[in-house]
Amino acid sequence: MVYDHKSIEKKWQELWERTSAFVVTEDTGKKKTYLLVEFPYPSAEGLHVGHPRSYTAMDVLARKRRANGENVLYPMGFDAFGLPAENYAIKTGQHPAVITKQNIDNFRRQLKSLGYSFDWSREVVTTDPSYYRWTQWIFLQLYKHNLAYKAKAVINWCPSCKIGLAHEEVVDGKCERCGTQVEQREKEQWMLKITEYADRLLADLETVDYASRIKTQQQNWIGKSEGYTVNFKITDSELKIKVFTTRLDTLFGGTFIVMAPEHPLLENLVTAEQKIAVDDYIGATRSKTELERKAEDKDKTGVFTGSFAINPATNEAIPIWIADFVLMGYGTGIVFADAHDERDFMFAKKYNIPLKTTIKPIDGSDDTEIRKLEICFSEKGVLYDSEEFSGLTSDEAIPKMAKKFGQPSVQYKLRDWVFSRQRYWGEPIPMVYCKNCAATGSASSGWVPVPEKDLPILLPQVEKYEPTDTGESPLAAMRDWVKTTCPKCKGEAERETDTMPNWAGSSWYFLRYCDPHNSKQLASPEKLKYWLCTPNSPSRSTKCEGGVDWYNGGMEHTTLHLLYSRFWHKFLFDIKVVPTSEPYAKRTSHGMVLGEDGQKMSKSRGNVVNPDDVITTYGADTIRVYELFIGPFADAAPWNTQGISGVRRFLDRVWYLALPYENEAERGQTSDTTKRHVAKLIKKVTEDIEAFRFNTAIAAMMEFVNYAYACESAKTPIPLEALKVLLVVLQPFAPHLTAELWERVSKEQVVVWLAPWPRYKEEDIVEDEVVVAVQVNGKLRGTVRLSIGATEEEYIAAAHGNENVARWFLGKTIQKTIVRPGKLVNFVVTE
RNA sequence: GCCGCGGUGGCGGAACUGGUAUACGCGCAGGACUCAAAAUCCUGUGGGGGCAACCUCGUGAGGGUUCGAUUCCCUCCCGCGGCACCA
Repeated sequence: MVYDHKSIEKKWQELWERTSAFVVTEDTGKKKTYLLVEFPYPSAEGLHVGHPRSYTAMDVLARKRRANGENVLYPMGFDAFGLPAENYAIKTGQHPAVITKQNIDNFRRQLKSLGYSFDWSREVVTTDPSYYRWTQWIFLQLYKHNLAYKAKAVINWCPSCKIGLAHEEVVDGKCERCGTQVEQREKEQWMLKITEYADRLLADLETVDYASRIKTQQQNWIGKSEGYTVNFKITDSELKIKVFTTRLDTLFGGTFIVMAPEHPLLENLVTAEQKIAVDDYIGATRSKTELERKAEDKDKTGVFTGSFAINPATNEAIPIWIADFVLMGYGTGIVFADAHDERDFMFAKKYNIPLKTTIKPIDGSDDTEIRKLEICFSEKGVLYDSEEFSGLTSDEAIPKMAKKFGQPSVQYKLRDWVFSRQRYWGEPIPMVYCKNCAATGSASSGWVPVPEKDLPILLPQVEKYEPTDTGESPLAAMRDWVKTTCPKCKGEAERETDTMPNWAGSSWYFLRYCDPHNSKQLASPEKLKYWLCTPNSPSRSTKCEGGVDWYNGGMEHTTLHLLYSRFWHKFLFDIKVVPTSEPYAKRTSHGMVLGEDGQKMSKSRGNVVNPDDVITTYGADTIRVYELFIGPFADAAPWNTQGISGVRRFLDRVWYLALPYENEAERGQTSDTTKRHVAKLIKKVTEDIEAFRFNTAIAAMMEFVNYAYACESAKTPIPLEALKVLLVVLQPFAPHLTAELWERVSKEQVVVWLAPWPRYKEEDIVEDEVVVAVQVNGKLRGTVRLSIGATEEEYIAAAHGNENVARWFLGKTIQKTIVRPGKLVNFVVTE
């Protein structure tokens, strides 16, 4: 009887569907576990073979934890707002909602064909009005708490997508999505004050269990820097300027000031005779792209303002320059410059600005080249020519100088989140602009939030989805929709026509899974508490005491989705909507599945593998096991067709091994060796699943099957009990195959996915005899068998008894003997 | 430039707190079955030497610590990922 994966998989998938096998409720009698994978964007191409890697891994954990008696929530949904559906709509004239529905149906079919134990009754779709109603509601709360504001800002504009991008969506000066070089445009945008949460987003990384590379990336992105601000007076003026520095110790060497070309104070500082030169320079800077500005690493440009400032340390007048290497968006947009910074040094050399060194190396090494200004010394060291601070080290001097010259200041690289998108297929931003209220001052900005009872603001049906070059959303053309009454003064008002970025819906979807059909709230506090809070932990402490238990997703979302959703969650915690301060207690990332050629899969390379084809040929269980066996979970791995047939061979061997005997009495009895193999199998698979080491868990199962086959050929087949253990531990990986075999051989009422996870005794693993390595001078010269309780003397005697070992003693003296029980004996010999 | 991760057979990769390097899988070679092939099963498989027992070299390179190093330390080379004119 052959292993017919098609009929077996169909049979069990239908049963799971019919019986709602994996639907969960809030059962307080059980330990809860909330496992989460990033929900997919339902593209027209269908599932990528990369998706099953993450989903299967978490499904294995979910099935294992369930077998272990835990109440497991493992939900799935779709993140369906976004550009591809809209672009496809433009091309075909179909409504994005129609396209999205088709794609979701296809994705759902594919996911079900892989046998995942998702609770499908909790499916959420971000484009569903009953869902985005709450996305809009969260926006209103952010607005109420002054965390959403509209401001004119220079933003990154993608001329191809015709959309403004968040800082996080620009990679190497290019659009993250399409790779087109971005332009700088000034535009009114809704912004979210994520910077207000910078410190907590950074500090609370200590309270969560994230893979270290994820933490590091978030830390880098937030980019906290502790330093000081220093005030400089302007000569012949009442004006003062403020600079930020982390190197206050170099203040005595500060011989000029540099300001960002965009700095608003410039108009007060540029002298009449310098005005033309400055205007030229600023004009030239504006025409450069961000990429061009960055590329000028070696060739810094700038212009003198004509004004001078007083260095508070030396009381000397120092020139104020403008240069585009100083960024308006960081610090105060002004720096003081000195000989101990590479950029300042280069800039001063180019424009013949005087420099002065005030720091020498701490180790006292020769500093003539530094003093002669031939090279730049930018490290910390020992101060000189710095009045009472001379002789101090940089670290000693900084706090002392701060008392006299500066105020402590913390700066972040993180910038506020640009939240407006000029496209159709996104959540409408629930705000209206009222001229009347702006004039009367009842809403000074003119922006009035839509009342919560009016949510959701539905996307209107439009004729055309085309984005515009002017940066206006297609919604702006829908005059009937745009025209509305002001909720405040009931006068004429206009709706906001920009929509939210696709990161909005995914920032909180895991909360909705807890209570997906709630029409009164985003989710009920009781349900959120059940699924998010670790039992028995004090609630509402500042430390994270819960969240999703384990969240797996792509590395590419570390500075986007992960940071955004932590921000929203912390806000929702502050307004007492959610019970934990962090959304995810644990976060891991999977490695990419590459094409057979080791390259990223892409249509243009022609190396794309379609999961449907693999399922048809080899079966869902085979692709599940293969994707986890392919290599360490966190590493990228190339697809390999021969590797997949190896996995299929393994499952075939399980199939033939576990088919029922005509006469079950012919099976063997449990030997100590079998007992040991079974115990080792349970231990290895149990531990490896929890550590996401699936490749070695599968290897252990293969070894067990090889052992079972060896027993068969020796005419002592392993007993049914051992076989059943194999089926239970293999169940999370190959749920269909094991369900079928279990039904045929187990003689039990309970189905395999409800069978309890097996336990083992540590003593069953220990062998009576151990093989001990015998080394001479650290080199292996033989092995001996010893009983487990052997004394040290017996170890040495046995080692001496080995013929090959004895040969190495001829003409030598044993200086030392090292015995490691159960491991080895090592003789140290000399001539 | 800075930060992080990694470099092990022909290939994907194993190796616990330093203790028999190369588990498991792929590939390859030989054998069984077959008219033959495929599938399946069995055996072998790091390099060099030897009829063999064994010997020797071997985890990117070089050095160090240790009875013993893929594992710890130093220097360097290469690859991957992130950040990057951040004052």
